[in-house]
Amino acid sequence: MTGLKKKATSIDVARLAGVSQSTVSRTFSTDRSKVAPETREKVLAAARELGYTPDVIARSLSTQRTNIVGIVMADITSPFYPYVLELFITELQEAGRQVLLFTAGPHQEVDDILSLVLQYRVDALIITSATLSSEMADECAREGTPVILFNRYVPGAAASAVSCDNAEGGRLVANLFLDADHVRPAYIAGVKNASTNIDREKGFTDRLRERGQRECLREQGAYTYESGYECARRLLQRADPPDAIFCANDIMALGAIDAARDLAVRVSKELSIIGFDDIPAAGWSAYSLTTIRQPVNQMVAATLEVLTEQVEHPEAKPVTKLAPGTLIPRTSARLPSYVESSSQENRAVIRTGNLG
Amino acid sequence: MTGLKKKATSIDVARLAGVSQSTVSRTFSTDRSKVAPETREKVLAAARELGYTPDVIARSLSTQRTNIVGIVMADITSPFYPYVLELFITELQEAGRQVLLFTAGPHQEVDDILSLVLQYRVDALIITSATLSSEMADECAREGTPVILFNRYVPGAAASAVSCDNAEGGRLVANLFLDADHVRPAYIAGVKNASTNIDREKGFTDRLRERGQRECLREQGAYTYESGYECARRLLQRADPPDAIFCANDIMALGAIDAARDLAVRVSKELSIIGFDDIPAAGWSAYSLTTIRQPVNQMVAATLEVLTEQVEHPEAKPVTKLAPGTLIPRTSARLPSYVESSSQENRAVIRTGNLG
DNA sequence: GTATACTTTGCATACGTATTCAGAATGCCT
DNA sequence: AGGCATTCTGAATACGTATGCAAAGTATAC
Repeated sequence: MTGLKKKATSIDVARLAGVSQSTVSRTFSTDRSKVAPETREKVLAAARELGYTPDVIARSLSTQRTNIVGIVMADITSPFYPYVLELFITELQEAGRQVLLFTAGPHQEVDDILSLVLQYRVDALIITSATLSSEMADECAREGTPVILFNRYVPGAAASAVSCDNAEGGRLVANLFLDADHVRPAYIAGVKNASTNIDREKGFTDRLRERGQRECLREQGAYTYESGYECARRLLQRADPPDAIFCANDIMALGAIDAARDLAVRVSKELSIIGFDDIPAAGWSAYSLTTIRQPVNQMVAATLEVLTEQVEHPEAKPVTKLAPGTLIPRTSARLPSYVESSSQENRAVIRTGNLG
Repeated sequence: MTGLKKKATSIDVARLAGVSQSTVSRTFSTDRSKVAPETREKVLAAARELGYTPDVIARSLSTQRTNIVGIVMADITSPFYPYVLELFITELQEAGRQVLLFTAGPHQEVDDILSLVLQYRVDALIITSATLSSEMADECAREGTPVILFNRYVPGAAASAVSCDNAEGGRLVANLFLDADHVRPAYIAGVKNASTNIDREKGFTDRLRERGQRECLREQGAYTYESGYECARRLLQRADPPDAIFCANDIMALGAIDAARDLAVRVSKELSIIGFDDIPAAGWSAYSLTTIRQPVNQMVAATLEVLTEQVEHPEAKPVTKLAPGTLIPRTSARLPSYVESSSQENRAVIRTGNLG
């Protein structure tokens, strides 16, 4: 009820408690070892009376640490990312860090955003679904701001990266298609330069070729429902339509399923569709999409581990981690018989190494 | 390529340019009127050479304005909110403000988060989908931090609010159902205390009663797909199932459609379903959900107007604004014949007034 | 009783910028 | 030439906290 305009400062508290400002500061510091219990009580009482709260801005200026992590996210609305974002925020908040969120619109390169972010002296930077020039990554490294790419990587850059093993996921899908005797596979691609898309496609087509499948249809999508729908429609209206489609993400796969339905192509019987991500809608009864689940929890946890490590040891070398995807068998694809039996919990084990 | 460890400060720039620190500061201030063009050039050149960027933290400490807006969001993953969030971020970023994002988990009340937010001295606070005690709102008001509730309101509190006209939306749906000769309406409710849910239900059932419909079935949902599915299943398995269901939001409506399909109830022929929000999935061909669209763009724009106003004039009284929803007719509901014809652009006109 | 170590506190200063005030320089008018 | 207004710059200080250093006080050991 001390409802006055100005916020109380540590000096006000000091005066009321009859101690020095330093003592007040120490009382609210994390290493509270250096203040006598009784003094501590006096200070806390005074603080309570004045409604005092340490000013984070001033603290940041003094300590050169903001406890703020920047997150740059390009397509928040793509159904996979809200989950990632919520996880990040929840975990970071729990660890006493806050999140400054930036978005890189289609007309706005990440590099432009970056200078903005750096002005805020964030302790670290997480970049998801947006490319970053390696010069900028180096720039961050020079300024001492650790950068962690989430599901992206920039080959030569001085940035850590945590990613799903997209190439392995692609190979897995290729194996599943061939083992279940599909003869005419197709790939609906995501955004062109996205490393997720490149890796998933490469894993998929490489494995197909390794196993003697000479041809693979392809349509260029854009990670959206509409693009998935259109690409699938084009594929299915060919004289020689595919009998299996691997979509670079779930949302395009949902579009593909709807396209098939609208063209009276029976999904699973005549056409197998497999997606990537395992977004909630994949499990809805209208779709029942077979997909490769990204181990979001592990990926986020790994990202935060790397983050903590890099913040505490700014000199440390960049690190990369890969987490394996898991097949979630549903009904949108005909699967080889061995899938049912091998329902062992496919524990995600994070692999550390080089993504290049 | 002046790649050294420490960031350059205004003092470094001043020294190199042969001017005082004040001049450097003024060069980078927004009211740049007070520095001679040639001096300005010298300073900018020096700054460029050193890679200098003003330190936002220090600036904030000095000006007592952070240019940061806090956003508290409880369920980022609920499909409607990522769009809201992206819009907010994009627009705020464009206006030179940054967004500090907080989430209020189920075990964490907004009030707890709030003290955290306030420590960061955000210029303003936007709260979506989370309730806030009126004491806390008053606390913010006292500290001079404007609070704007998005699609929520707290009756007696000192906080502004921008919301969709949820009650009117409910009334609209009631009219549509009755005008198309439905005789057994039902409501699937959202989260219990959410003002969106309360208003939509009240508008809906009040209007039904006004027009002589004495009974309305009801199931308690939770704004999730699963709850929509389960509630619809319970309704449809009754001896006296409804012939029209109004779902408090789209995601539950999608669940309801899938439940109907799984029970071989033909949506639109035997059962009309209307949702609220108009999320992208509502337009997918698997659902084609008739729904009330929230005018997100206008709501966000209105919120930012209020925000700017309140930041510039901290003494101003709290304001509330209401934006009308628009019917998006698709195929999940039998509609009265007048709907087709009246396809005039239903321009959203924001109403200012009292929500209480 | 003195020497030593340890705990607790206060003083002074640093963090990087914005801003007030006063002084210097310039131009204009009579 | 002198008076006055105008434009530009620099010195000094404020913003609120953290922390190194030294001093004061307390406990321990001999």
